[in-house]
Amino acid sequence: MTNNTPVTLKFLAEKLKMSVSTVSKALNNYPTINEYTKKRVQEMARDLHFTPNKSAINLKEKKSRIIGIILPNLLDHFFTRSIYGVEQFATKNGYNVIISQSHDDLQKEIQSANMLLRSRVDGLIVAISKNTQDFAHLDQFENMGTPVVYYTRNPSFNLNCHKVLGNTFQGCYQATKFLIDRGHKKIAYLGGPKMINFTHDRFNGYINALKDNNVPFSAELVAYTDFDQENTVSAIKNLFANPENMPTALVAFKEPILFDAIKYLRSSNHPNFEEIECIGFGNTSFISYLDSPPIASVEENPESVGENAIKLLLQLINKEIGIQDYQKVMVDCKLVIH
Amino acid sequence: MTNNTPVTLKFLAEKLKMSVSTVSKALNNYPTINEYTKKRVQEMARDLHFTPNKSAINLKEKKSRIIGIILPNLLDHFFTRSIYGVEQFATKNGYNVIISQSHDDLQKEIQSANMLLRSRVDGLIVAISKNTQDFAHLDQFENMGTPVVYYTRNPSFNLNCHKVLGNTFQGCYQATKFLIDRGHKKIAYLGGPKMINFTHDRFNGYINALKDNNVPFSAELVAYTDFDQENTVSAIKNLFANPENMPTALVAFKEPILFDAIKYLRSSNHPNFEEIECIGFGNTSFISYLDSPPIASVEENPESVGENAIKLLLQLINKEIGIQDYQKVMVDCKLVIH
DNA sequence: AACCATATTTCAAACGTTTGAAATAATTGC
DNA sequence: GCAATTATTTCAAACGTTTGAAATATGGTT
Repeated sequence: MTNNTPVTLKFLAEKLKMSVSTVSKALNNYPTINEYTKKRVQEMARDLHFTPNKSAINLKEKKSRIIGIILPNLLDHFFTRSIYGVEQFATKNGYNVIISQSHDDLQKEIQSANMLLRSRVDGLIVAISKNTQDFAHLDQFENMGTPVVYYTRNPSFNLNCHKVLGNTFQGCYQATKFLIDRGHKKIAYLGGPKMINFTHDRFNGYINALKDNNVPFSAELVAYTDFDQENTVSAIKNLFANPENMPTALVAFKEPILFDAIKYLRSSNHPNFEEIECIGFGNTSFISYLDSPPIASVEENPESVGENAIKLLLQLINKEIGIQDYQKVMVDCKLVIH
Repeated sequence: MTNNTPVTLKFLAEKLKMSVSTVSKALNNYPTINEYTKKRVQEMARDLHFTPNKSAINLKEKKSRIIGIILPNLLDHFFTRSIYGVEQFATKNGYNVIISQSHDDLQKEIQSANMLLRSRVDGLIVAISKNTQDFAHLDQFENMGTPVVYYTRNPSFNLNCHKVLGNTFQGCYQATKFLIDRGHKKIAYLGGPKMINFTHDRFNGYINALKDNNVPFSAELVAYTDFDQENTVSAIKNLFANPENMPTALVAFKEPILFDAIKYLRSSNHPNFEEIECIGFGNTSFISYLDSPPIASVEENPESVGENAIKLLLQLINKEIGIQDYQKVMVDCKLVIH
């Protein structure tokens, strides 16, 4: 069954007693090739299961039609959903996608970047790891003329890069406003890891919504946590520590954090537990199984973020936008009421 | 900043006034190359950010050091967790991974297969789509001498392929046995889509546990559903329809299905709701947030399934196992009590 | 039969590597 | 000093494609 001589253009050419270039051109449907010849070649190619060797083509064409993606991990639904958008659009445009996980580790991210560089991807979409401060490994791409689009997690201080971001400010503003409109005056804010740059944007959304609606800000009602459960519990304890300043609502950085918070509040028999209204970022499908579900979710539209990232990247690849003409695209969030 | 002449071996050779082969051999640490020469070459390569072109290497070496993975989707934690195992082990052995989603659609699966074929992956790991009946697109790989390992979802009737499977029989047996040991006599079984081949293995685990423990089997206590919620609800309705034969426990094919079931039972005010004990496959992290959590979960160890798949694949690639010497590896499940 | 125009095919170089064989340089022994 | 080793470098072909230029074939006019 196994065939030892690989089916190459040369092999086809010998079988058909014609030159390699005729075969190549026939398969690529060149107008100068006789119709009958094309037919003969194409049939033979089909029958012998000719599969063009992408490495050879890449080498010749100096492009790979591959898009690289680097992201922290595939266990977070935000990322997997965003990939859906990227892949969909990329495939439609004849590009393939290589996904590489950094596991939020800089060394692994560097390794991924290098392998994608060697693979000569035509473009890169990247959500940087939590502790990426130095960008040499990513700058290499632009130095070689390969466009890079940062999505979601991006170097906050660096203006000289292309970005596609969820409009996390707007999302948090909207969530806070929603709670204010429902009559809450004491709205707690539980933020995420401070290393993630949009942590601050969210906080600003919260602050601005308070300000615009004349709700006094209280530093006591703000706490931060990483994704660790213990950490979250102690943050929540602090938020709900002062009886004089007891929150009646909560905006949380991310739903898993929010669920930990809710769980703690419930288990600690908080007197007004039933009245507390919560909103988190994410809109996890699991919400429908919870007994004390959040009143609403901030849907971040990851598919749309992904799609916008690949759209921009393709424009850069096709030089419809100059590689130095740095773009910033914001994708709005949507408040989903449960 | 952008460099227009690409840094190739030739470019380095010209800079250093030596031949391309010396440069190549120096970078690959050939023993015949003078140490001082090596040092000069390696320094220059580093300074000029030389990045070997993988396409050229692949072409020359006739291997890509890439493993292809085709799976239904990245939204299912079983798959993303299994990828973790694959990637980890692959990277450690110098292989990269291209992941392609079939979205449970045969056409997309064929497309993915063809692109991976063109990319000349050294091996393929695949979880077939729900409706893959014909395997021509996957057989092509073995015909070209590229080994294929089917994992989890695999062609049930076909013995002539390499398989790595969760021992779903054992998992389901154990779950059922656990419930029997807790005194249950009426254990309902809610199965998954019949097209997925291991649906039957699970059912057999259930049946055998009943038989081995002298618990009578009742056809009324068995129903099937796909992943659709409505479908699940109507299946559950049937299972709990007969007051003469009311289940006190439930084994479900997959946790999301189980959660739908629990939700329905609770909302329909089932009289003995609190007594019903449930187990599903998956061990989702969300369980800790549920108010009526399953009593246990069948942990399928996806990372281990992935790792076993890539281990086998590498053995096939390295010809430590003959490509026709078809293997079947089973990975045991573990009952996790909550 | 010679010429021209057009249709079709082939040539040959290139893409960036690797690698065995051949060539050259350096070192040693006498 | 000169041959014989040994160390080091270079040559050249190959991997499988693509593509502009050159070559050849075909057909139509006169």
